[in-house]
This record gives sequence, C-alpha cells and structure tokens, in this order.
Amino acid sequence: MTPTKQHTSPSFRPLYEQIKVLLTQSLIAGEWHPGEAIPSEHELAARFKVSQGTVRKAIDELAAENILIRRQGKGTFVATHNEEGIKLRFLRLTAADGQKELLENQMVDFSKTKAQGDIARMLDLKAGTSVIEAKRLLTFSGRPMILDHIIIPAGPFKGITATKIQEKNGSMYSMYETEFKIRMIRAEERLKAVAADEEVSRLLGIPLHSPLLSIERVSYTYGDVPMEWRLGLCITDTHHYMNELE
Amino acid sequence: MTPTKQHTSPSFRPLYEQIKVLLTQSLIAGEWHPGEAIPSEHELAARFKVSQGTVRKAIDELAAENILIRRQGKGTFVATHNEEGIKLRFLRLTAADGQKELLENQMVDFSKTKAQGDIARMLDLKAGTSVIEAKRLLTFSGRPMILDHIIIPAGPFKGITATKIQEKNGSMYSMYETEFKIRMIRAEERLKAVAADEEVSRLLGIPLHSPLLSIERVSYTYGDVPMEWRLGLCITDTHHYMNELE
DNA sequence: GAGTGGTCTAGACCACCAA
DNA sequence: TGGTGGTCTAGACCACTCA
Repeated sequence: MTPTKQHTSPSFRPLYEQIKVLLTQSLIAGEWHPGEAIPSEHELAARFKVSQGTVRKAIDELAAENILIRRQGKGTFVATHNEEGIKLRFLRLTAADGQKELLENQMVDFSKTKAQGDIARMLDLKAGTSVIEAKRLLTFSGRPMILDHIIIPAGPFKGITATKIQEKNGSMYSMYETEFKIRMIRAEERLKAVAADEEVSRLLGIPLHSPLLSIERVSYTYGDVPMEWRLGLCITDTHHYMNELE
Repeated sequence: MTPTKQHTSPSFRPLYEQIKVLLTQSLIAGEWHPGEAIPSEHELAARFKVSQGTVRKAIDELAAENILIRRQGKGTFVATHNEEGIKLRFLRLTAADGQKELLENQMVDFSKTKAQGDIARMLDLKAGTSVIEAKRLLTFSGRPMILDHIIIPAGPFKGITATKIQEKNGSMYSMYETEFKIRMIRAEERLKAVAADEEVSRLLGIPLHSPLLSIERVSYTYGDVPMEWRLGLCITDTHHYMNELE
C-alpha cells in the first residue's frame, strides 16, 4: 500500500496524513503492542517511500494525541495505560494539598443487563444490546471518595469478571488493554453538581443531599469508537477536579 | 539581537525556541496588536537570519498555545478575545441540548479591597495589595445561572469601573484586552461541588443547600503572570461543564 | 498573479542513550 | 560506537486568498 502524492488538488490530502492513517492501521492490527517500540523514523520512511521529515510529522501528531510516545535516543513507543506514572491518565481529581495517596477499590455491584436509551446511544449500540454494568467504591487513603457506575458492551469484553476489575486495583484501562486488547485513546467528560440520594449517601457515608461532583465520561478507542460509559460521583471537600484551559 | 546557533551542548537550546521567545517579546512590547497579522514567515526568517522552516516551527508552537492563529493564504494573526466565535473562549459550560443562548450580565457588587491570604498567593501579590472585587450574576436565556466572584489587581487595571464590565456584556477578557492591553493566554480551573448558602441561593433564586458547581479559575497573561482570580458558582440542572481528555 | 501559509525533500549535523 | 530522535537548512512546489 504505497501512499500517492496526489497533486493539483481535488480533495487534497497531505502525505503525512496518509502516513498517519497507515500507522494507525498498524496499531489497530496489532503490529506493534502497547509499550513496545515502533520502527525508527528512517525505517518507516523507507517502508512508505517518503522522506524522514514526512514520517516525523505524522508521528508528531500521533504523539500529540498521546497515541505514541517519543523518547530521544531510544525510539518511539506505543502508548500504554500500564506504566507507573501514566496509570490513571484520565483521573483529574487531586487532593487540595497535592499529597500522594493510596487508592482502593471495592465492588458494589456487577451484573449483565441490556443497553437502554441515552446510554445505548452514547455507546453507539442498539437498544437491547448486552452490556456489563458495574458499581464500585473508590477509596482514597482509607476514605470513600468516588462511587463509580460503569457500563461497557458485553461483546468486546467477553469473559470479564468482577475479580478482574478488583485485581488491577481499579485501573480499568490498564485491564482493558492487557485482557481485551482494547486501548482507550481519548474521553469526553460532562461535569455537574448533584445532591446525594439515599443509596449514594449510604454507600459514601455522607449525609443525604450532600453536594457531589458528577462526572459522566464516554471513552473512545481507535476510530472514535465509544467503548465505555461511566458516571463517577465524587466527594469534593478535600479534593478537586483540575483542568487547564488554553 | 541575533540568535546564536550554539552547538556542542552545555545547556543546549533549540534555535526555534529562541525565535519563540523573540516573537513573544514582540507581542508583549505591542509590536503587533491583537487581531493584526504578524510579518510573513519569509520576512521573519530574514529578520532573524534563520530558515523559514525554523520560524515555522516557532509559530507552530505559539499557534498550538492559541497565542497566534494561522490562516492559510492570508497570514498569521495575533489571537484576540474580541472576535465572534472566539469570545467566551474559556467558558466550558454548555446546555445539555446544545442550544445557542442569550447571555446577560448584572453587577451585584463592585468594590476596592485588599488582597488576603490564598487569593493574594494565587495572584502572586503581597498581602494588603489593592485589588478590585466584583460580583455579578450571569443570566442564560433569562434564567440566572452563574454567580461570579472576580478579583483582579488594582494596579494593572487602573481606571476600571462597573460600567466597563457591563458594557461588553460580560466578556471580561475582551474588555481587559481593549481597555487595559492585558491579554489572557491560559487559565487553570479547579472544580468542586458545593451547597448554596443563604446569600447565593437568594441571588440565584434556588433553594438553600442546592448543589452548585464551583469553578475556581486563575487566568494568566504572558510570562505566566496571574492576573485574575475568579470563582463561579453554577447551576447545572440544564447545563454541564464539557471537557475533552487525551 | 502576487503573496501567504502548507507540504515535501535530501541531506547534514547534533543530542541522547545503551552497550 | 552506532542507533535513535531532534534540529536546521535551502529550495521546490502546492493550496488558498484576494485584488
């Protein structure tokens, strides 16, 4: 599959974008695994019959999207949720004082159900498709902090169990990656403030109607395919959600 | 001031980073104004005695930081908060149904006070420095939605009045830019859920202890100098805060 | 058609890393 | 020392905009 340098416009696509697509296809096909190095820029340039600079620009963009990671002198690597420090990449909740903390994870509910309405739509599933539904309590340094409600399609995650979630100590994305070869690339979050209802206040050990930060998240794998819906209810008296605007 | 191509390392700095600094200095000095075009890449390459590709890389990064804006065929422009569509660049709150809405702005309080404790620290001011303090109510499509508490140093904003804030219909950053030549480049936000107290519930017209999304924001101008502290309390039954994670 | 940003090349050389 | 990513160049050509 050789990229074509199509000139004199009608529907012009830069070469480096075509390279980007080819690289992404290799990633999806599993040619290179998470944490591994991909071939050097020179090798890829030779393979695709383009200059090193063009490969470089393609990799630059994939690196900006956190799909690849450059390491000077060592190579370019496939991003993973498995490494220390990169774990919990999507967790924006930090303590007011910036302390490091112990994270624990307790399953509250685990069941197989059918996708309905909004959630089916957000996961791009037909209503009635089988889904796995889990509720868990996250504990920060011994204190209950987040009540998570997670829904994933049963098909791609065939064979998942409550135990598998427990084992990785709450790092779901790491588990998805190693157990199901599903890599989450990006996520969209919607935040609001809500009042704790009876069930939630009991589980989190807080008064009824306490204010909670509600974080609804849809995570996407390659090709912008939604693969997980999640609703986190967070106690935010000692913690807050950090965000940088540019 | 010619950039030096320093080779054989000790404390190596890429040429394009030096160019980036020079461009930023020109922006601070007011050589080019918001909304205006900067010189072409060729011109800048000639001025700085480097190749076009090197200037390009410097501009690329400034464009990624939303400090410059590229427009193919037209030129590269200094970013501004004044344009339609770019206005409210930092407002992440959107309606659940994505409707366009009318925004109104009503001043509740406007006074000159002294910076204290945490706020002085976050604005990088000595305790006791004069600051302007404003509270205002933002109304979306006729419904009270956000109660803003804003604090800015009095010095750089000498001559500010409640009227000036009202006039621009709530677009503070646009006003800062045109009236005080202060351009906000980026901001950090910390979100939590809180319960409405007596004053807040009265002003927003909601029951006492209703859950509110609290958005604390510090905005920075060139050189990472903090210039505004803001606390927004938002009703989030019909709206939510959107965020994209990569 | 002239001017601007955008793409692509081929090649040189540098900084960083590991063996 | 050799391989990798990172920088820089000089030049060609393309796509887009506007007069």
